Amino acid sequence: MLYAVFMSRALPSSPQPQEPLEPLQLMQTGPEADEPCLRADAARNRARLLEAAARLIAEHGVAGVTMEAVAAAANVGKGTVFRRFGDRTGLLTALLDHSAKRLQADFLSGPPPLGPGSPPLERLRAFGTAVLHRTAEQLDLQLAAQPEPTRRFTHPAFGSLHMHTTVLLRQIVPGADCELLAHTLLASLDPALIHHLTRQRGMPMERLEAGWLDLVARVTGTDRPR
Amino acid sequence: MLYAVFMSRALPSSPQPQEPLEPLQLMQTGPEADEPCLRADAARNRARLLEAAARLIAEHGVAGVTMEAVAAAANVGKGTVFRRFGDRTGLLTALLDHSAKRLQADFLSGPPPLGPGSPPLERLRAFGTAVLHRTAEQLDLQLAAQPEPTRRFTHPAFGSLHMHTTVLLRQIVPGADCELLAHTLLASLDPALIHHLTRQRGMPMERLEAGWLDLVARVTGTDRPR
DNA sequence: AAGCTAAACGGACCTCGGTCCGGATCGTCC
DNA sequence: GGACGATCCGGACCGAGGTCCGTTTAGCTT
Repeated sequence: MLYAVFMSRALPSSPQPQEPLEPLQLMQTGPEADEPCLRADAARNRARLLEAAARLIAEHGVAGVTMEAVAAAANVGKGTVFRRFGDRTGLLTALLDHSAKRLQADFLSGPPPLGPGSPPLERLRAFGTAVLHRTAEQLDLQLAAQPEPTRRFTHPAFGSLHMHTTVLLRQIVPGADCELLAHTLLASLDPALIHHLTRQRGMPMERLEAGWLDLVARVTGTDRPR
Repeated sequence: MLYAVFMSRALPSSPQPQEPLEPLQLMQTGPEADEPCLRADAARNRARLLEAAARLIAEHGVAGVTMEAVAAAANVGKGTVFRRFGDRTGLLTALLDHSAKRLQADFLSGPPPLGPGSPPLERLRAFGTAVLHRTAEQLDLQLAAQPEPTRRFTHPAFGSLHMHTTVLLRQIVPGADCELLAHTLLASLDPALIHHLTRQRGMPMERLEAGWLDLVARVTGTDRPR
């Protein structure tokens, strides 16, 4: 199978100075508006690269995904890989993009309890378990795709999760510092943490799920679901 | 000034396979038991290296701390740096070691409200603010010293913080999954997060502090301090 | 004091991420 | 269809982390 051979906005963003950012803007979620207008050859190469990367992962694991190897496997110059994806993180992220977009669509406009229609508290509960499972499925890739600490939270995909969590929280505990609380909640779903707990400490996923529900209950001051 | 020219256990640990770990054992906190028995020349070089690294940081910032540069500045071979500290993370961690040990001593046996003598809830509150401030002070170094995601939570220094948090939590909310809750609490003190919130989003430290107190209150189901 | 061994040393070497720029291509406009 | 400019391509190049192994040395033993 080959992952996302389309989508993802991650181009060689400029160095991004360390000035305070304005409040997060909502992510564009439209399935279009992506692939702005790549030249034909560029688009073809992009597809080849993603396919090659996916193949390499399947064969040698994430560690085998070397920028040079990917370039070679796609019959493309190394420079091309960087031009297209910016850096290794960008490439790996692009691989996750399909699933990320799907999750986003699910909680923004999918069926309850994840999507609108359920009360916020239930949506929040469902959100956590959904993220938890998605992360567990793609653990290796998620781990490898994690950017350096300085950029972890500026990543658009993260921004989307944070925004959603904040909005839900505001409906449940209007008086609280929901932006901060959202960070706390999301931190407990961090791929690195999940990796540690499940693979290094041997915790079963059920315990993590229960932990999430418990955490939500405590933080929102509500009862745990039966 | 030059940081810790002694202490720190970080040697070229073997690759550490991905098998589940047994429950965290308590950290040794004795000021001795460190520096197991380094040969004279090794000890001398170690000190030189740490001093050189500290100087480089002062002059060119953390980014200027290149393994080769440190080696050169200390009049030592590059191999020696790696032999002593394992990798860059190890070197940077050694630089933080002094302050880490001090914090640890403070909450293990220092005066209240951090140390024993205060009720657990107050100790937990104080613990968070202490960590928060220490991290904020050494942000750049802390950030650079952060190991790759796979090792973030196996690091002894982290283990110590986690253990302490867990123990306090158990006294406050005996019924809960304190091990998991501790992870959540600690995650909200993560250097990367603090960096993001303060430097990229411009939040004042007071807000983070308030956030910690609020979080502790919610998680433990107690009231916020006046 | 001489000898011996485990430990430490040093720097050549390798890999991999990332950059750069001369040259090839696409797509468009006359 | 020809020509022009923006975009893209490719691979040589660089820097930094990390490894390796032949050589040196501290410190104990006899």
